Amino acid sequence: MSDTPSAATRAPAPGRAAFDRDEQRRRKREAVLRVAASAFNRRGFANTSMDDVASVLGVSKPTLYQYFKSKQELLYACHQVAMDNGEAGLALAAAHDGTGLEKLIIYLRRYMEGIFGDLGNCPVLTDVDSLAPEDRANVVARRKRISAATKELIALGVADGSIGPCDPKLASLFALGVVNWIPAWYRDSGPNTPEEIMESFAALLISGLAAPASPKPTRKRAKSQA
Amino acid sequence: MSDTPSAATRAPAPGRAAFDRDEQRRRKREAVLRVAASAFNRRGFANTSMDDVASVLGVSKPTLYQYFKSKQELLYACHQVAMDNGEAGLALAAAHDGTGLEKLIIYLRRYMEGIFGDLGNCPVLTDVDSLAPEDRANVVARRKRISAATKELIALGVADGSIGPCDPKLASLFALGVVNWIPAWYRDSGPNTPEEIMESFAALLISGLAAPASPKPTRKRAKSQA
DNA sequence: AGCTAGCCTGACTCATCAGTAAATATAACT
DNA sequence: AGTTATATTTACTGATGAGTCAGGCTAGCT
Repeated sequence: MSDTPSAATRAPAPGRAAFDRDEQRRRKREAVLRVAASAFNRRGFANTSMDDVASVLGVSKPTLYQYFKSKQELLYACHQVAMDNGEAGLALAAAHDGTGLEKLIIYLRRYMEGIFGDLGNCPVLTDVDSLAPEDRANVVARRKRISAATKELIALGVADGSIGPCDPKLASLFALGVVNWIPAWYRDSGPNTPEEIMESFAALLISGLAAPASPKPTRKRAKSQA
Repeated sequence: MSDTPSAATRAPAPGRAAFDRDEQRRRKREAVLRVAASAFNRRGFANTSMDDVASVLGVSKPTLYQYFKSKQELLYACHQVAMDNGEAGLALAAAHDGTGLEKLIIYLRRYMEGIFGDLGNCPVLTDVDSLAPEDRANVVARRKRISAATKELIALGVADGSIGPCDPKLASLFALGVVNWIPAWYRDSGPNTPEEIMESFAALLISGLAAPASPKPTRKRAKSQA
């Protein structure tokens, strides 16, 4: 990694150099997180050793500890990214002026985008038990809030008539299940793009599987629209 | 060795004793599996030691090895139970004479029942990587078949008009996601019964979240499509 | 009683990692 | 050049946990 910084590190202020260093450090930290998250996702947290992560990055294990103080902190960072995505979606939904159903879909789309992103796809999500106790409490509380907000969004939709009568709690678990399970099967190399998946899932969430109208429509017209 | 040919033809006593022993053994094996599955589900496979399982049962670790040759075999058994449930559901669906949508719901209900049962709720499902290589191949292949059958069921429904136009592959992942995520949040002590959950989820799968007809619910009559 | 066979246990072995210490390389600035 | 701060490595430690072994207990048979 002979990163030639000759471009910007000429005569200028020592401040610049310090900035570059910080920037480098930030990038490296993110690289570690990205690789670790990916490995955790594929093989599971417990099945991934720090040596594994290090070897993918082409460095030695102690280097990782330069950027994360422990393996658990790495896991915690994964959780934070996922929760950030959830909260970002909620913020987007709150900002949108529309029905509860619209808000819900906006939220879930944003959340899914996060999941499809390199960093966000954490089946590690399930692995709350591997966190340090204090981190776990933190994560559980934050996820509870996100989950409650999802429920509220649905309750709102039921109230404004955009969502049919249902138990908002169960409906939120339904919706989040669909989304949270994505990392369990999605592969970059798969046949469907994230956009296709988000589109299909949003449609299925909204309208379900049942055919729109007639019970036995023999005439099958090619509907080229979703 | 010592295959007593007199077992069944002689006095009743020896046969009975042997039977009782086998029966005992079977029950104990099942108890081990149940406890292990429960522990794996709550704390994760890797976070559960054989000593943990043993102590819950009030026996010592080597005893477990009397019934399962390794921890991985225990995990494999969990997977098998889950897959048995899936296949049982598929068989039920195949036996039912109705639309593709009906078959799909019958299948998923049965599958969910398995998940709610003591033994079947395996978030361990995700942990394919902790299996022995040969077991893993087996599990992956079998799950692929189940997954393909689910897709076929949906394709059938699309063909017979009971299911709206959609990509059967994505729709199956959608449906299985909802179901497979259940173990991640369901607790016996929770407010909802398995029946309520199955009912709600089946309804949501079929009709989605959107309110049935008009934005202002007047009367749900024939829906005209634009 | 005495023998046999299966079941169970305490006390090990051995491998795998998370995390650390000390030494070495690299860059940044004077 | 020398000096300092940072980055990275090799080589360890210590803990945890899967799986084993040799002996002991108990139930059933003769």
